[in-house]
Formats: sequence, structure tokens, C-alpha cells
Amino acid sequence: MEQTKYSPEFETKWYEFWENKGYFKPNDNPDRENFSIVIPPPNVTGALHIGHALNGTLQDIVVRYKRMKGYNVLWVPGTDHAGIATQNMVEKDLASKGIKKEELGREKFVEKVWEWKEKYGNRIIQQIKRLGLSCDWSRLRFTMDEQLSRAVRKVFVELYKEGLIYKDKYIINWCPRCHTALSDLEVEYKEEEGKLYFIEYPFEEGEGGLLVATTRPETMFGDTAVAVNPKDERYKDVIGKKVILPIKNKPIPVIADEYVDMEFGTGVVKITPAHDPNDFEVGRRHNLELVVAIDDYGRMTEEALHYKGMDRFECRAKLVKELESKGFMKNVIQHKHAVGHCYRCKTTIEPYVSEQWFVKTEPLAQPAIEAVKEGKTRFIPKNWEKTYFEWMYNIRDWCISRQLWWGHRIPVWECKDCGKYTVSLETPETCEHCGSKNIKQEEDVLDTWFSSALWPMSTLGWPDDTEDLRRFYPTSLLVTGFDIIFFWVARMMMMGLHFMKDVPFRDVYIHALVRDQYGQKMSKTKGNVIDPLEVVEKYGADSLRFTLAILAAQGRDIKLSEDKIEGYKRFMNKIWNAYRYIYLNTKDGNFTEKPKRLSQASLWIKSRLAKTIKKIESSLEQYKFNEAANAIYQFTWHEFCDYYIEMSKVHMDDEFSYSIKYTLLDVFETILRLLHPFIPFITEELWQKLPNKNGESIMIAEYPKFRESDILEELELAMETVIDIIKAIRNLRSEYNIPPSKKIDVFIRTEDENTQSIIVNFKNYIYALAGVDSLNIATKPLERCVIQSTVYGDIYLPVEGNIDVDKEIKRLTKLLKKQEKSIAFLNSKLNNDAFLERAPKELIEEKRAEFEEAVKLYNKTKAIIEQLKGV
RNA sequence: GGGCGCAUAGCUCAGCUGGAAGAGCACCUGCCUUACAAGCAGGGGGUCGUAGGUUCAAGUCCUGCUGCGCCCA
Repeated sequence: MEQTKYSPEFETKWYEFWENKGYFKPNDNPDRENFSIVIPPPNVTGALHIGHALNGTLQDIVVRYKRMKGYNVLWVPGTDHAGIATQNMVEKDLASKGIKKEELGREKFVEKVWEWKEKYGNRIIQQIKRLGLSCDWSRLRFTMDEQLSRAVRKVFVELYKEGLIYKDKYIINWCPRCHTALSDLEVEYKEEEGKLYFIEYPFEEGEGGLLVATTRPETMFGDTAVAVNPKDERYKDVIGKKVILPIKNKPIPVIADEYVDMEFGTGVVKITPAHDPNDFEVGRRHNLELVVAIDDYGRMTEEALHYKGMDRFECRAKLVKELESKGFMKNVIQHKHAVGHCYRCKTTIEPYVSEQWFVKTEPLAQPAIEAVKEGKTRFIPKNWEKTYFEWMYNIRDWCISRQLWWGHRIPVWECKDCGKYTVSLETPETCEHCGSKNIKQEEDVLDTWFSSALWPMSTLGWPDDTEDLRRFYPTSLLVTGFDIIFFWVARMMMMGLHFMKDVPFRDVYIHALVRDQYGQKMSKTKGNVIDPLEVVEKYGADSLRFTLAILAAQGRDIKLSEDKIEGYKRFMNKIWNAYRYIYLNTKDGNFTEKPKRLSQASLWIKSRLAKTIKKIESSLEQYKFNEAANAIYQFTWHEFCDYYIEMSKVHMDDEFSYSIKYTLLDVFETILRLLHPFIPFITEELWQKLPNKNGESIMIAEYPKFRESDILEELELAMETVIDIIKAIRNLRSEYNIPPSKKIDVFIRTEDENTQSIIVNFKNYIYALAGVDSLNIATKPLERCVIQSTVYGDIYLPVEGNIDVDKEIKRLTKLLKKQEKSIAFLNSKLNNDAFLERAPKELIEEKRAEFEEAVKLYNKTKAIIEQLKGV
């Protein structure tokens, strides 16, 4: 005998079972349609967070659904080497042991990182498995695998040869802490309360000077001009003159450039081409010199004179004092401005001029835009296409070199003799231009996203011509968060189209972010993270999965709290106990033979089930996970459990005894299959116990098929009436505090033949569900009863002792007011000529019928009240 | 400054192609009715942010406004 409370301890057992059976691998049947998907690779050294759980759950729902539908399904899992994050982690670990990576040297350090990867790289995989995700682990990939690294190399070499990769001295985003360049995307801008300093730059000749406004005075050591807007009347006379850079006493020109905002500060800005991206552009236009005042560690260079070697922020503080004491500082005001931070370590970014490698993105972006326009790749929800286009149209070249040791080293060798580059797939011995052996490989590695961009091709085997690649590319679906549309989705599109000549995926489902219950982004520093593993421990993976699925409405973030997960654990408990009921009633029988005749309740539940199947299918096809989850939840709890199971009790010992038990098993088994993609564990656990299971696992069972012939509209209508009568009786009972244990006699006064026949045919169900001993049709009003008028007739419920007349009048008057409102509303419609003229006929008829019903009900209720008042 | 999104019951949110507002939680009342008290039954509660417009009819379509959030510059 099973315990009455659901407890998810069986989960891990089933995961092992599935994996050992090889169910996660694609079927080799060539007749089946392929369905493939690649997992967004988590950081190899990362830990599972709730975002992964959502992402994985949604993919697994689709994957399990498609698998059960008979597709040949491949879900490729893998991890990402996460250059900066991983290097930081290992550096930190070494630092705690008092070791600097420079002391180890590159080779030793990289070895350490590999060790780290071996040690912790499996952690996130194990965590993913705990959620029940059905990836094909035999195809587990890592961005630094040999073959995936070859893919990276091939892409680099080919793009270089096509002129789409170039090296340039350019201003880039530099993280002084991570000590590497970052792409534009890897910078996070945050509003900060800063100061705006007004510094006077005296004219070289004559009196006075120009008041320059800046937020970063310490960069003045790199100033090579000051600029005004050519349209600015205030300054048109000073253009071409020279001013003296304070402290440094260096004359610099006053230039005119459209870029200068006349409204900002004084309308005069200092130009520091080496330390500001806009100034860099101005500098190029005006041929200004690049003066580097801050080095790659964020310290001042010798250009900063006596501040040499000082940290940039410390220098700012001291320099401000010096400028004040020397009278150059004229004013300081509070000023809010956006400051860039490293997305990995949050250090303030330093724009920095250096030689870096770039991908020329414009030619790659064009086909990627076209592909989405032509519908070769579809974004779901569609709005994200706008975001994608927005970025693609304004795309900037992609800085791909990183000054790290962990990653794919750039396959470029510089010749020390002729100075030219050899770029090649194989590690070269000599310079391909002059044959010199004096060549040296670039020190930098590639941006991690460079390898992630190849993920759908490389995980399937590219650059080798593999069967997987032929069969499963383009992949069918990508599921990811909106935060990496630019980082990842767009780049995969560009690379896939360029190298495979086809899009990397057909559908891109963009899901929301998981936030805490107050709508705050979860973060460790805020302490509001929900750890999926703790949740799984406490409530089971099924509860977490179902909660995430039912909350995953398109276009809205998920506010998650433990309460909600707890709530859906109750759903698991409900399913568990529905099974118990069925088990207790069927354990002694054998239910292999299909019954000849089904009871009304059974026909009804099968009709409802058919509609539910249809709803779930259409919802899942549109990736409306919440709708699908909700449909099955409502059906299981509020139709199957609340009504069908209760009704089944009527038939346990009558002529339908066999058929009701058979149908209980039949429908329940179908429910489990419908639920399996959402909650794989409990469905497997219970399915395995069912006598009517077909096959060795629910995972590879067929998904329920919609059967039109199961739908019986007339019966559903009749059952609606039955349920309404049950509800009306329950309502009256409740109003009069009649306990469920007390059985009562009820009468219905109705002239409607249909209702009369329904009562005759279905009264057993009404007895059972409304706690009724006998239900009879009355032909005249009855004494000592409380009365409820319904569209089907008046329900009479005998009351012991005296009726509380006041209470009854109060109750019925309330009802009467509702009915009055109803009549008024319908009246206004039916008296409106425009409505009668233009509204569809069926609607008008419908409203007329409703109106008549409403009037009838109103009159009845009124009569009862009057009668009560007269007593 | 540009783009996107959201404002519906106390809370969290559904509501597809326009025809008298729904769920879960919370709340109130009554029940240990032999699957389930992690349950059952019943109930209260919303002028769908605001001002206009289109329409016979608008939470649903269009425009302005207000508030909040996100992305990009």
C-alpha cells in the first residue's frame, strides 16, 4: 500500500534508468522526422542557477514532447570555457595559496585551469541531470574540445583570408582588473552620481582662457586639443587658437567639431583621443596625436608627470586639489552620468588604445538580417525580431582578442624578419611570406563568444562532414534568454549562414528572466537567489519544473517564490492520491479487455480529455508553456479528480463496475503521458505501477492522440446541467450549514423536458456529489423548503424546523438585484436598433433567449420573496 | 535621446483573431464525506492606469497622457 503523501525521493532512480536504457539518444530510424536542439552551454565552472533551470525545463518539455510524438530527437549538451570567468576563478584560487599566475607562466597556468575544469566541470552537468533534462550525454561537448577548437581555427583562418578579420590600433574597452580587452557588449553601463569639473585652460596668447567641463579630470594629461561646436556663436573667434594645458603647460589647439554638444557644460570639451571613444573619433578626423596617460593596469603613465604610477582614481582626487590650489578649478557640480563596468568583475572600464583583432561584421550581418526577414528563422515571441534587427542594422565591428591565457589562442604568427602575418590551420614552422623561422604566435586568445557562435555547427561535428551535421543541421529550435540575443543568437546566425550557408536554427524561443517575488533580479549580493538544487531537494524537480512551466507566459518575467513551488507540489500530491484511489479500486482485477459499454461519466470524461489533448497540443506547438500546463492542471484536478473520480464511486458495484475501473485506468494513464514532458519523474513512477501501461517506459511511450470521435457535445451539455444542479444544491446546503455527512431529500420543479430527462438519467451522480438521498420532480410548490431558482427549474430543499424568513429574504433579494442588472443590460442591447441591424443574427438570438431566461428567473425569485413576506 | 515592454480581484498573473471578466495564493464560512486536511464544499472581492477615438459592441484595436521596468546611445 502506498503512502498517502507524495514524496519525490524516487526521482534519481528514474533518471539513471532512462540514461542506462539509452533513451536520451536519437533513434536511428530514418523514416522519422528529425528534431534537434543544442543547449545554451553553461560556464564549465559555473553553478546551476534558476535561470538554467527555466531554460532547461522549457527545452526538456519540448524535447520530451517531440520524442513521444515520434520524432527522431537529438538534444546536444555541452559547456562553455568562459574565458574571463574561469581564468578569474583559477587566479583567485592560486592567489589564496599565494601564487601569481605570472610566476607559473602561461603553460603551467593553463594546465592548472584544465585541472580545475576536470575537477569542477562536471558539477553543473550533474546539477542539470538532477532536473531531469533528457540530453544525449554521449554527445557532451566543450568549446575547447579538439574538434571544436579546430572549428574555431578554421573560422578564424577563413574569415582572415576573406578580409573579414583584421588587426587595428583602436580604442577599445579595457578592464584594468581582468587585464583584457572587452567587446562593446561586455560593458555594462550604470548611472553613477559623479561630478562635473570646470577647469580653465588659459589662452596661449592674451588674457583669459576657455572653461572646459569634464567628468574625468585625470585624463587631461592625455589631452591633445579642446573642441567647440562650429555652430557655437560664443566660441567662433577662438577656433584655431591655442590654449595651455594646465599643470603640463603644453599648448594644444582649439578645434571645431560637430560632435561637441553645445548644451553640455560650457560647450567646450577637452579632447583625449587615447582615453575616450568619442574623442578618439574626433582625433582621427583632426589628425590629433594619441597621448596615453593611463596604462593597462589603470595607473598613470609618465605623461602624468608627478602622478606617474598612481592609480587613476587616486590621481583624480589629488589632481583636483592641485587644480584648486593653483586656481584652474573654477567650479564643481554634482553630475549623473553613465559609467561602463566590466560585466565579469564590475571594475570601471578604461577606454584604451591598443592593437586588437576585429571581425568586420557588416558583411556577415546582411545575410543574417535577410534570413530573419524571409522567415528562415523565426523569433518567438515575434517582438524580439525588432531587437535583433535594431542591433544588426547598427552593428559595430567585433573586438575578438582577449589578453587572457585561457581560451583559443589566435592562430596568427608574426614574422620577426619581414613583419608579416602567417595565419594558418596548422601550426607553421616558417613564415609563409619570407620563409623565416623567426616567427612568433600571437599571445592573445579569442573571445569566448567567438567559439560559442559556432556552437550549433561545431557540436554536430563541423568542420568535419559528419552524419550528425547532415542530419541535424539546421537545428529545429533554440531556447534562450533575451539577454544574449546580441552576444550569442545574432552571432550564431552570422556564422551559421556564412559557413553552413543555412541558418543555425528554425525557431528561436526567447524566454523571460526569473526574478524574485518582488520583481528584483536575483543576485548573490542581494541574497535573494533561489537555489534550484535546494528547491529540488525540498519539493522535487517535478514541482520546480511544473511551477516554471505554468509561470512561463510569453513576454513577461517570472516572479518566483518558494510559496508558488510549494503550491504546485500540492498538484503532485493530488496526482499521487488520484493514483492511490485508482490503485485501491483496481488492484484485484484484470483490466485488459476493452469494455463494451461506458457509463455517461466515462463518455463525458473522455470527451473532456480529447478537448484537453487538443488544447495542450496547440499550446505546445506555439510554445505557450503556461497555457499547456494550465490546461492539464485544470483538467486533472478540476474535472478528473473533482468530478470524474467522485462520479466513479457511483459505479463501483453496478453494471458499469468493470468499465468504470477500466476507464479510470485508461484516462489516468493518458493524463500521465500528457504530463510527462512537464513532470517526468512522478509520471514515470506512477506509470510503471499501472497495469495498463504499454512499453518499458513512459518516456518512449506515444504521446496521446487527439480523437475527434471522443467528443460528445450533447453529453457535455447535459453534464454541464448536472454539474450546475449539483452546485446549486451544494450552495443551498452551505447557506444552511448542512454538513456533508447529512443526506437530504431534494425536489426540482421544472417543466423543461430536457431537464427532466437529465435528472432521470443522471440522478445517481447528483446523489453522490451533492449528498442527496433522493431527488424528485415536484409538480407544485412545496412547504417548509428553501428555494433556489435556476434556468433548469426551482430547487426545493426541505429545512428542519422553521425557515429563517429574514435570512431567506435577504439572500433572495441579493439574487434578485443581480438578475435585475442582467435584464437591464440585455434590454439595452435589444432596444438598440443599431445592434439589431449590425450585430450577427446568432448573437441577437442568443441575447433574446438570455433575456427571456433572465425575466423568467427574475419573476420566480420575486414571487418567492413575496410569498415569504406574506407568511 | 532612440527602441521595447508592462499597468486587470489584497498579492502573483492568464485573457488567441473585439460580443456581459478568469486562475493560483491570501481571506471568510462549514466539513476528519474510507484517494488526498499538502484535502473537500461554499462565499466575498475588480468602473480591467488615465483621457479621447474607431465600432452596434473594447480589458481586447488606434492616439495622447501618467507611472514602472528593460535594452541601446
